[in-house]
Amino acid sequence: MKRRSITSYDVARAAGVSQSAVSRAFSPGASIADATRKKVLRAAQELGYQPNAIARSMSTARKDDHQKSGMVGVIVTRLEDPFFAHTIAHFSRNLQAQGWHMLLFTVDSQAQVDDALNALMQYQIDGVIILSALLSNHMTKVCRSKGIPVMLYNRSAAESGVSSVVIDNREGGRLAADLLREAGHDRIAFVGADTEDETSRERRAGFEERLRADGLSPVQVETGDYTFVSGREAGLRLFARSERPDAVFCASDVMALGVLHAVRFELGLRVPQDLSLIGFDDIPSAAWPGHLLTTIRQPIRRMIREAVDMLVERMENSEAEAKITRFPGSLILRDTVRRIDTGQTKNET
Amino acid sequence: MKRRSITSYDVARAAGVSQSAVSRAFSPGASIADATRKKVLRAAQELGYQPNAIARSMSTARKDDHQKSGMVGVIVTRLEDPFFAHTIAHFSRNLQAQGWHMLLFTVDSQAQVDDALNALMQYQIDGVIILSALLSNHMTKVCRSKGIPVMLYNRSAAESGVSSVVIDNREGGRLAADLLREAGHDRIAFVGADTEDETSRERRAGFEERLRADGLSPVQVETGDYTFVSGREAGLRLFARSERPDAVFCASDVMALGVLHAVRFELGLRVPQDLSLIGFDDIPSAAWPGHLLTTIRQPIRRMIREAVDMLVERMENSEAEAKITRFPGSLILRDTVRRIDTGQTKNET
DNA sequence: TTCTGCGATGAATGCGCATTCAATATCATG
DNA sequence: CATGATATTGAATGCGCATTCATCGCAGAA
Repeated sequence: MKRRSITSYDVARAAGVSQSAVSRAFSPGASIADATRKKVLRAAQELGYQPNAIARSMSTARKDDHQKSGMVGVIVTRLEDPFFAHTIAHFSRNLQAQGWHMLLFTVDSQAQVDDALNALMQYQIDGVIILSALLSNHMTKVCRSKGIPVMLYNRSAAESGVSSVVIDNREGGRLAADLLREAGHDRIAFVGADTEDETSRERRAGFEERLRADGLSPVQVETGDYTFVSGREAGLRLFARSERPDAVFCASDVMALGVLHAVRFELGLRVPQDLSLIGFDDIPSAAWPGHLLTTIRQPIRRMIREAVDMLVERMENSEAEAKITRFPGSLILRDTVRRIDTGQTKNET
Repeated sequence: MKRRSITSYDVARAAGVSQSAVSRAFSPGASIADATRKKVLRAAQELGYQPNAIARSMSTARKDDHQKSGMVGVIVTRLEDPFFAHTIAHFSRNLQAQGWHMLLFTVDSQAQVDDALNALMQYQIDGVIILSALLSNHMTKVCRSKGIPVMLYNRSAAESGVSSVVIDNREGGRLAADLLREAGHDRIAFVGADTEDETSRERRAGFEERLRADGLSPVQVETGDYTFVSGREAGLRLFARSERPDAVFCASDVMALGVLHAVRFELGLRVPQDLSLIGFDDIPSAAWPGHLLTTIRQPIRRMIREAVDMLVERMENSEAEAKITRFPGSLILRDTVRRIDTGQTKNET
């Protein structure tokens, strides 16, 4: 099948102008007479011509330091997680709104991030967003040397050339502990992830910090992997042991829901009467009538808008500085944490 | 900053060979001596050279009908929906496994699909996957004329050049009706989507067909938009009217969970004692201990593998035919549909 | 030894476009 | 009407690579 695609030359011929004119007709701000542009656009319309973005990025290659492909690489782990799906959805819309395209790569582990980035770089991406993962020192250098701005979302990095947008995990942990302490709990458990995981580590750190202020420490610590299933199992383990907690703080809503379903529907415990439960993220299902999970909300819309804006700024202006932006989380009071009767409060500890 | 990137010429110079040799070193199957290839690869390694995929696709432009960019465009609506998130995650992994890259585009409505596809086509994608949306006749033609294979997932289309992978929605609806009838229900409601929506229409069609066989029809029909919130509201409306159903079939699990939470936690009804409920999809949260939603499962892993394989086949071999593949759904019995005591069954109606 | 054939190699070319540079057209001003 | 200034235009060029074409060299055949 001979189906050579329509090029600017075809349009030029049809419109009776030069190829340059066609190119200019499609370049905002180019020096071209209105009449000519119209003529070209009409011809293009008729032929069904669309500029070839690939060729376009080839020819702009010389422009400055590196070519602009108009594509942003996004590397994500655990896309199946509702929290990430939401995040990606927002990233996608925000990038699109500014005319950028998203080249998506899914990885299973931190170890694959470098490979993914390598693959993406072959496509001359103009920037990269990495969700909940870090970049090796080596790749950080490579990106810097190629002038590719990196945006870490949900992870902080102090390296130069690497921006990040994160929630204040430590403060979030503190808020959670605060609430549980106010409600009078003193046998509090924590369900987090692997100690490798920065997010969980920080949330736990803030949490324990606050407990320590009252001379306490978690009565139990369980480890999950941010999935519902792991949360459920953690919940089951928590209450299989003798030292049962009277409150549980989970490093994510998904895990908190796992705990909630386990204790309420499998163990028959009452929440919040038998135990209080607090999560982190405020995913949509936390607000479902049967859950009403008390949690720490991440302002993800704002966070993502900020992340995209920062990245775009750096892609468009290579002088722009990389920086870390930390957002505060906020406590969302729902029904899984025991309420203290006002009046005779504040005399717990 | 002068940071011209490393090109094949740089590597050629370093390795003491011609640029052609470098190109060949990176092209599997090219005619090149082993020693030369090794020499080139070593030099490339040292310089940190990676072939430029963009330039690569430029130069292969002449090869046959159109250039191979190695990218597949994916257009998705409602990425925030857990069902879609899962789907995208699988697509991403499957495509990657075969060496393809995913250029993701999120749209809000059917109307934006054409624009999205146009944008994607500028990137010379080799194929396109459209989730839960259709393609206009115009764009169908455009894709055919450019030789871009189209894969519709979750929508069927008979157009030539357009493949699709779908679940057998009609049969699924029938299965659901079957089960509810066997359980002795006769005041059955349906919660679906807009009549524009093929999926919901088909599920409903199969469902009603089965009811008609028993001389019945839905006592109520509610419309949602596949979100939890819309399901919840539909549930509330269903039971606000006098003709209360004794069973509800929802066109999706997410909506079914909306109904479940509404009736169980807001209206205080018992499921399945006061009403039976059945969903469609079998999303992970349908299996949570507090839900145990009876549903029709879609074999999404298999479906997606098939979709990717079919598309890849068509991208690699332009002779390959487009076709529609329909997968059967299967009934997953959990706890939201009343069980019939065996023995004195079958005498319901 | 000479000839044939094939694997390996490099020079040259073009993919489709944006951009530079030089040439021309148009305009306002004196 | 002349003149410089400005707005348009087209020809030519190169982005980085794969591929074609013409050589070259070498191994095995005669």
